[in-house]
Formats: sequence, C-alpha cells, structure tokens
Amino acid sequence: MTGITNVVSKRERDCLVLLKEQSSDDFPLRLHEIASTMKIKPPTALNIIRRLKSKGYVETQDGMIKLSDSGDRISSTILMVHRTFESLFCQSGVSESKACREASEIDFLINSDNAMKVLKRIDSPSLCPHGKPIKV
Amino acid sequence: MTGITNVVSKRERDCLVLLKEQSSDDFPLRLHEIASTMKIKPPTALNIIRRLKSKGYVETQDGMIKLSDSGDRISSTILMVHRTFESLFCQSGVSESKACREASEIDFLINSDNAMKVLKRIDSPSLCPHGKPIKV
DNA sequence: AATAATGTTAGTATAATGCTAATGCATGAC
DNA sequence: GTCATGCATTAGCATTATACTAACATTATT
Repeated sequence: MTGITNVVSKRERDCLVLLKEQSSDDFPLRLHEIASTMKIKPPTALNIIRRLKSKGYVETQDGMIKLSDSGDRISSTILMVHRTFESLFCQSGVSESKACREASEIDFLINSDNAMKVLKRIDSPSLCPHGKPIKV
Repeated sequence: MTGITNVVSKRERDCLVLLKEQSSDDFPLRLHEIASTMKIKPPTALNIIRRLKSKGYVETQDGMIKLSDSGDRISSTILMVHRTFESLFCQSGVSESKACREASEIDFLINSDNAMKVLKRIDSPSLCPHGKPIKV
C-alpha cells in the first residue's frame, strides 16, 4: 500500500491543519487557542490533542502544543490533497469559500498518490486558489 | 442552500447504494442479504436500516426492504457524485477499482451542485468507468 | 496574597458502528 | 402435525469520535 489514507478523524484533521497553518517552533499554540479557533471547549480540544499525541503527531512542552515530525508530514500531505481538490472545485466554477469547505470534508480521506494524479489531471497548478503552494 | 450534502453516514450510504444497485420493486432485498453483502451481522444491518427508515429513505413490507421515493432520489444523487469522481480518478490514471473505492469514501459528503460543476470540468463524460450512466 | 487565566479530571451524553446470545416466527420436510 | 431450519428482532454490550459542564489544580499577573 502506498500513499497516506484515513488515519485521522475529521476533528483530528482540523487540529492538524490548524497547527500546520498557525503555529511554528517559535509560535506553538496553546490549548485554549486551539479550542477557541476550533470553536470547542478546552476539554474537548484536550481530548483531540491527546488522540493526536497517542498517534505520535503532536508533542507538548509546558502547555505548548506543536506538531511532531510525522505530524508535520501528515499535515503537509493533507494540505496538498486539500489544495488539489480546492483547485479542482474552483476550476469547476465553485466559489473559493465553498471550494475550501468542500475540500476540508474530504482531504483527509483521499490517498495522497491518487490526489497527486488528480493534480496532474487538472494541469498541475502550483498554487491553490488562496495563493498557497500545493506541493510543499 | 442548494444541492444535497451529508445527510447520511458512511454505512447508511453503503446501504443506500446497495439497495439502489441491487434491488428493484420486483426484487427487493432481505435483511440477511444486505447483511451478507455488507459483511456485517443481521442485527448491525437492522440498525442501519432502522436509521434509514427513520430518515424516510427506506420502506419495509414483510421483511422486504426497498428504497422510498426520497431514498431513491438521494441514492441517485450519491451515485452521480460517485461516478463523477470515479471518472475523475480514472482520467487521472488511477485504476478502476481504486477509483471506485476512493469515490465511495467521499461521494456522500460532496454537495451535488459542486459535483455537477466538476463533471463539466472533466469534459462531461456520460458514462462512468464501469460503463454506467453518470446522470440518471 | 488575591485574582485571573489556563490546564486537567471526572462525569455525562449522543451518534455511528459493530458484536453475541436469545427469542420469536414462519415455512417446508417428514 | 411436529420439528428443524432459516430469518428477523430484541436485548445487552463495547468502542470510537465528538462534545458538554462542573470542579479542581496550577500558573501568572497584579
């Protein structure tokens, strides 16, 4: 089996993407920031973080939460798939915001190898509709 | 809000598609047939059927299970989305069986309006890779 | 030191998914 | 006509994901 498929749930995916897009080694996120961004209460967020930790995707030090190497890798993959399908939807005439929402529902379910093939099929744009690089 | 989005779970989707593809008024399915096709035990299947019934997608008479009108409609929509993405994956170089599996993971999550736009974008094939009509 | 912010535990709830064991019902074999 | 077989259904249980509140603990800030 090649490619990456379906190892995280929807909310785990949301959390990974949040960490990938809005944190860095210099600016790791705090639990309450994750909770408020995800519009959930801290105990709920803690639960998700705990699951991600047990999968090895997240590390915490002094309440600071950041992606592990493998978390960074899987987040990049999810974002690549996300931007590929976001681009597809936009090329098809779907609005940017709807394209983004739709892509978020499926990006963590789709095998990365298959997504890369789709990317070629839709003329390999290098940037997603928001202007971010598809392949990182 | 237009189009149809996310009103069924994965297994409800599987069951709807099974009923749509392998039953008719003349040949409705029995519970144990659904269970064995879905590789689950009858009580588990009964649970899914019960949920579909409560959503108005399925009717039963004398142990015979068939789609209601609205169940038929939503199943058709799911299949349209399925075949659209299956076609996309195949056009991209994914094998027929992998394309089908991948499409099954997402077809019930994608808004039908968006799928129809994607269908146009991929040159509006009238048949899916298995030779079945995409638009019913 | 007191208050505020933050993190964590404990307990609860729901939905989806799955199972086994037991019961109920109908039908065909004998 | 009874009995076995097949099928449907109920009851009970378990797991995972998701989410909440209330309470407690810890850490900062003033």
